[in-house]
Amino acid sequence: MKEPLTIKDIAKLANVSQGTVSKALNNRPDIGAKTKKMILKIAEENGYSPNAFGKALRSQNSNTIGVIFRKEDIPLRNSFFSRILEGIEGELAFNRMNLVLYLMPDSESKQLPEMVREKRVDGVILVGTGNADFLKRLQQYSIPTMLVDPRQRMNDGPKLLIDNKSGAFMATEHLIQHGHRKVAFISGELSRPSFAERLQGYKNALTHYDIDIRKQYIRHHGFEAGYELTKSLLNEPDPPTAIFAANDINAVYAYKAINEAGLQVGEDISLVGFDDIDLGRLATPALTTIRVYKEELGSVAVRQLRDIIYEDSELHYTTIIPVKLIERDSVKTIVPDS
Amino acid sequence: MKEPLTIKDIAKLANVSQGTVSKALNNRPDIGAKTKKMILKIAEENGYSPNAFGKALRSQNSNTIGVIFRKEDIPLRNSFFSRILEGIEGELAFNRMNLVLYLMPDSESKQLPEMVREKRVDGVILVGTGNADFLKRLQQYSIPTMLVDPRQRMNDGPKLLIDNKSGAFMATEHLIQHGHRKVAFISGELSRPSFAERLQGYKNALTHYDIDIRKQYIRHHGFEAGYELTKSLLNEPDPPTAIFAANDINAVYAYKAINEAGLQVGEDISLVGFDDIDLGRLATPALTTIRVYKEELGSVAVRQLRDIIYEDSELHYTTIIPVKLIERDSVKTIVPDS
DNA sequence: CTGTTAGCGCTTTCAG
DNA sequence: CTGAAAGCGCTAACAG
Repeated sequence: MKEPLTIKDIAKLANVSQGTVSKALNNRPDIGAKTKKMILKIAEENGYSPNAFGKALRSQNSNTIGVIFRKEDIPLRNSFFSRILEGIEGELAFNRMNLVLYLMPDSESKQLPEMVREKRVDGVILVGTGNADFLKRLQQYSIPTMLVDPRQRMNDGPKLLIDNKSGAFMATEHLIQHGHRKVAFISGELSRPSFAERLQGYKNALTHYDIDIRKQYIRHHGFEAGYELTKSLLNEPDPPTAIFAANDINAVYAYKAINEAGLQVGEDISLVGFDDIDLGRLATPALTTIRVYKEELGSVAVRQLRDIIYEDSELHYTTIIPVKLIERDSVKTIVPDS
Repeated sequence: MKEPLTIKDIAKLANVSQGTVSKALNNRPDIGAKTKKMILKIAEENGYSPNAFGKALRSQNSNTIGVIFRKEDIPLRNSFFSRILEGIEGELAFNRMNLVLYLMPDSESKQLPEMVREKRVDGVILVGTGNADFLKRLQQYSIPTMLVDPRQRMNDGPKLLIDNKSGAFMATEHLIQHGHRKVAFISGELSRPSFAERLQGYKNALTHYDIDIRKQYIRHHGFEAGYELTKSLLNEPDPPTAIFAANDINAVYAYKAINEAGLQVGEDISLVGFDDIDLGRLATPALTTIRVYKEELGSVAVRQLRDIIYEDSELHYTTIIPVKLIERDSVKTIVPDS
């Protein structure tokens, strides 16, 4: 391997000083057009790329951002998170920035991640995480931080939220408009604010349409407990005719429980999900759901973080990303029997 | 924000020289036990972390590795790839190393990724990729590289392969042992060597059991074309009683086609997949499949790459990771009618 | 407009 | 065993 060229080598080849080369490469105004052209040509011809660390050390920014998920969410097996990551990656690549990925265990939230302490990254995006202490520590360190769908609503700092309430309202309303009065709700743990908000949207819809909220129709537990939750729902004395599952993964587990009970989704029981992950589209019948714009969540996070880092934007927005009802085949119109 | 401390600050606090602090922090032998202890204590108390870029610039390694997928594979929506990434992340985190993620478009394979040219990473792991030119260019640049399930078999350089032939043999054999003689094969594009090898394993099994290979039972197309492929198989004059799908995603699409034809998987038609992604476990009935140890693939890749980078291991292994048959509910025993 | 110089934070000789 | 000094590759301030 030919050792990679440094700015010094280019300077020598171009018969100018190092400083001049730097100016040419960085598009500084104080350099002659001809000199610049000549230098750029030589750099190009020799396949020169500046050393990232030299640059970062001097300029105090790394052109890199850190993306942190909770390890406990097993985010890479959950296409909801993976697709947010996809959006983040795309936007960073577009801006020729680097992405350092870290799946942080909850046990580490007593200290800052190494990439932050070592100053490897210019900012961080936290997805689905947000222990209050941890956030405070980041803020004290004053590293630009962007929260995406955080587990904790109370904090300053810029963040991106999903319009959970409206989405859940739409989902529930959709079922009601198809004649359902006995609509159940299943979700993961309500400690995750997104689920709590979806429950609220569900209740709002029932109330809005003058339907009683029945406690026994509301079940929440693990992230993937949809199977058991649905089974117990079906064993109710007066079982629901429809279920709103506050996340698609749970909805897909509901399919399994429903099928095993000898019933058919979209026929004997209607189902609406939330998130719109591929799993739902693939299911038979395809799942009606509330679409969350996951890639968008990622790319918007990057854009806002960039503003904060490089444009010194001081405003700490809270941005709410809208959702959309996607009608597929898991909802049937019925005539309410009451 | 209190400006982060540098090694200089620690030196001042400890009343020693910078060099001595460095030695203490890096566990060098040529330093007194007491001095070392004292320095470490002071560093600890003040929450000192060395600046990664200063360190990298001087020591010429970044403690970071780059992970590259093909953007065209949409790897983050495919749990097969995502889980390899999960394995890579886990092993890197264990070694306190950093992971830079890059989804490279095929169009970029004419040049080296920026993170490589800029010397941001000590090595790279390429997953599911491997344009020959691109690999050659990496080799010329002599950056340590590890290939995982590459699209190109012919190259030197260390690599990790999946035991596709054995797996496909086992899958097909499993169907044959359950009485099936009319076993079809569906897969994605055969240009991906993994699929070609799985086809080979399928053929080997048929031959081994003295069953004729029927051309019309072998279908391959897009990565997710399982729906159409299965539909056309079912319309054959003499349709198969079983299908071996060379990837689970296609198997799940097959479910959809089979259901729509009014047939039942595991009853009217048996199905075995390959990869073992969550989708298959969730399907009803649960999919019998060949498990690929995806996290393992990732962690082994990191371990071998680390050996090459830091231990100067010169040997370029080709490692073949075994697979395993996972029996679930999509295969039924039948009495062959021939 | 160009060159010189200092220094970002760190490790590593080399004297002492 | 410790300290002084050089230098990794780069940018920026300042002369000229």
